[in-house]
Amino acid sequence: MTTNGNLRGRILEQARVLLLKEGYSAVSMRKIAKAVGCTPTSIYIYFDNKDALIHALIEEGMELLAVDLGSASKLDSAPRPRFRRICMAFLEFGIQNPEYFQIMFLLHPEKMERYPTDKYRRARRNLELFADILREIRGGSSFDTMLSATVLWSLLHGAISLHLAQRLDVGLPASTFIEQVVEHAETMLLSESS
Amino acid sequence: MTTNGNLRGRILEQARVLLLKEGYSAVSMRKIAKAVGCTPTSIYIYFDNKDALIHALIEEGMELLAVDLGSASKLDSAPRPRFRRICMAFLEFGIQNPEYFQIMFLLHPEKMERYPTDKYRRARRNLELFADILREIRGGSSFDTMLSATVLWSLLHGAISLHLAQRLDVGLPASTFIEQVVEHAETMLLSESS
Amino acid sequence: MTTNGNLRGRILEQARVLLLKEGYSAVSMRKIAKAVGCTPTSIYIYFDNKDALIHALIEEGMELLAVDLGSASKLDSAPRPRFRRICMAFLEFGIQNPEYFQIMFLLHPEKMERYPTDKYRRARRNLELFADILREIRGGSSFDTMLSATVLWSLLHGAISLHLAQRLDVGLPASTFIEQVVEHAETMLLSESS
Amino acid sequence: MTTNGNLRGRILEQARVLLLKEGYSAVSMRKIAKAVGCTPTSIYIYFDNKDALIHALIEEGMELLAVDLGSASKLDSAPRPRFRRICMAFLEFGIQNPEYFQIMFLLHPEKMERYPTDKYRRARRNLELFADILREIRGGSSFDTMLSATVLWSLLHGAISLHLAQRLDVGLPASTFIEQVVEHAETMLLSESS
DNA sequence: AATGAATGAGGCTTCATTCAT
DNA sequence: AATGAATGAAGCCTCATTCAT
Repeated sequence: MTTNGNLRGRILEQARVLLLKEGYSAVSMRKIAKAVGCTPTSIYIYFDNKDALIHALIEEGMELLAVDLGSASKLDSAPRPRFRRICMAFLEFGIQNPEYFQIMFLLHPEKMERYPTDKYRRARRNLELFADILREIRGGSSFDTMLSATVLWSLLHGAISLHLAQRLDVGLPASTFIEQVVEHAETMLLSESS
Repeated sequence: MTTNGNLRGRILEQARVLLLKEGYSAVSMRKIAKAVGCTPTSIYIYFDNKDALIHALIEEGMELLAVDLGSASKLDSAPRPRFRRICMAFLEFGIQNPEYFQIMFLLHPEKMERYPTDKYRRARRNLELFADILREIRGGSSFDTMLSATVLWSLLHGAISLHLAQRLDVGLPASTFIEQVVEHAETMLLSESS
Repeated sequence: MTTNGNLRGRILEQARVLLLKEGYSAVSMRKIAKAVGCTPTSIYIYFDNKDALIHALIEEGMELLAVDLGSASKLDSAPRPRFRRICMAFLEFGIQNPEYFQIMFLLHPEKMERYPTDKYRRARRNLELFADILREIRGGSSFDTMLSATVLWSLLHGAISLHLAQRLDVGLPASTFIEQVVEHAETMLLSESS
Repeated sequence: MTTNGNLRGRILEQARVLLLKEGYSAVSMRKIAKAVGCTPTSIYIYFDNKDALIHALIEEGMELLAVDLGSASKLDSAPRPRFRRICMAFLEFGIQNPEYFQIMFLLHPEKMERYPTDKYRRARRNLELFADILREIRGGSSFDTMLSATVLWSLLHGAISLHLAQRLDVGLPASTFIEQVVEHAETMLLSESS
């Protein structure tokens, strides 16, 4: 099922697997080709160059994240539980898809020079998602809301990064950590004193 | 002034410059040598290998950060202002020293395999710094304190990362962002409802 | 004729030439490439690494030797002349194919670490060839036969080595030397007093 | 006792140790210097270049071998036991001093291009030693004697080479092998039928 | 739609050696 | 008598990419 049919899909798949197993800098056209079972040249039929391939992977990740966040935001109609759900969905996406998270958010812009920055606008829409829900709950100016959303975005982003870089306390279970992050996020943004 | 005597220093300096300009994966012995104006071989007089060079850079960064945090924590005796100061010092360190921040906190462990993990303990001591001050202000169990410190650590880390990756709103001035992050950190950790 | 199509063959050929002209330690991927007229990278299309290339050369040599010994052993049905013929065939192989002899028998195992020792079993089968014929002529225990074969093997091996290292008397023609070695071998192993 | 005083001696010593431990191709000026505890530059005070160092090592080996063979030839006055003793002495020298044997007899002349071949005459004197004793026992023409000595030389040389290259049957104890070689040498050269 | 052959640039690292001090 | 600093050449190997088929 996975090995037949479209080569393009298999290339992306194996690139992702390699990314996960060996890290970004170990991902090469040759290795992908070997994993897929084709020649490096064949990859160029479907992708202009390596950056294009990575970019396609990023788009895949964006799609996935959008789906995750979308379904999370539909589960609860009450805003506060929805807030929690969305935060958790984002954290879980990062922790469960480290390879996507890495290329989507940790890769330096230097790598992506050849691609239009407008592709990243999509990523910013996630920010608006957070802003929307904050506005719904807290009200307040659009500027304040965006600022808070950005801070929330930072917290979630940092939590995932540290987890993935294995720089967190080894004894701390991921699930506990996630819960705590969401808990603190709520305090930070939805407490009365703010 | 920069081209005199001390080759070792110039190597580190140019490595840092390259890191900043082109990102980690573009930092190579050859490029450093070219930037410094010596042969790649000469680098090996001062560093056993590339990892040793990077590691020296990391240690430099650790030193710098320790100094910054140290002096920040001495400025105020009252815990809450001290809390703010330390958070700001960390954020400013990351924003003003992006190269150091990258290799210290964003580099994947895969790169550093050849070096003992105990070197990273020093980095974790920063975490304890945050924990100490939280304990002083809020009291509470050691476990809760560490959890909160880790979440704070995530927030600060994420804020810097996003800023450095230029993924934040372009119109937002760094200083405003920093202030907001600290503000939210305080709310998150030092509000009554927590 | 030598520069056509088959690059793999030309690589092996030039590697052999270099080996002969400059000795093993002077054989490098770069030099081979230069001699062949291609880039070092191209060599890696046909051989995984340098050891694989050397190993291919060894196998070529094994093949050649096997053919030589095989046809020598078929020329005479009487055991004693066959004994002489095989000895001579081995000596001549070594003297006429110094490059092969060097990598097959003089190269230290350190060089070949990456390859399984079972590849060397093939070389030891030559020993059995000698043992077989000794058994046929002299009878005796299997152990004694193997011992004697090993000593014979030493003699032939040493004769070739010294000849190749140009440590023999310059005035001594190779053919005379070879004959004498075989003569002595016969005395050593097939005389009555033994 | 070994670390004080003459640096020259310590250099040779450590070069020999390295040769034994890691093989010829791993012996470099840098490694020798590190083992000795001096700088690579210092080596050049005592030796013009690497080849000169190796050559000095070869001379050391020659000396040692000469002493071994000399004392062996003095132990027995009767020629046949003396013959055996000398053969054994040579075999034992090679097996007990693999590093010397390698550079003395296995190193290719290419390595030694820069040195006068007359240095090798000394090595040939060993051949005369064998010739002398053969003449004493068997009589015969000078030419025949030299031929036989050369063949004997081949046998002994080959036996050591194969042993050092670990190409002999693993189950065969060195002492048994040595005895057998000498036994066969005697048969080869001193039997009636010859 | 895919391959086989090839390349130029560059990766890290080690070599023997020299020169000023 | 010895060193510290430096070099140019070369070691093996991998990279993304191209071009003819």
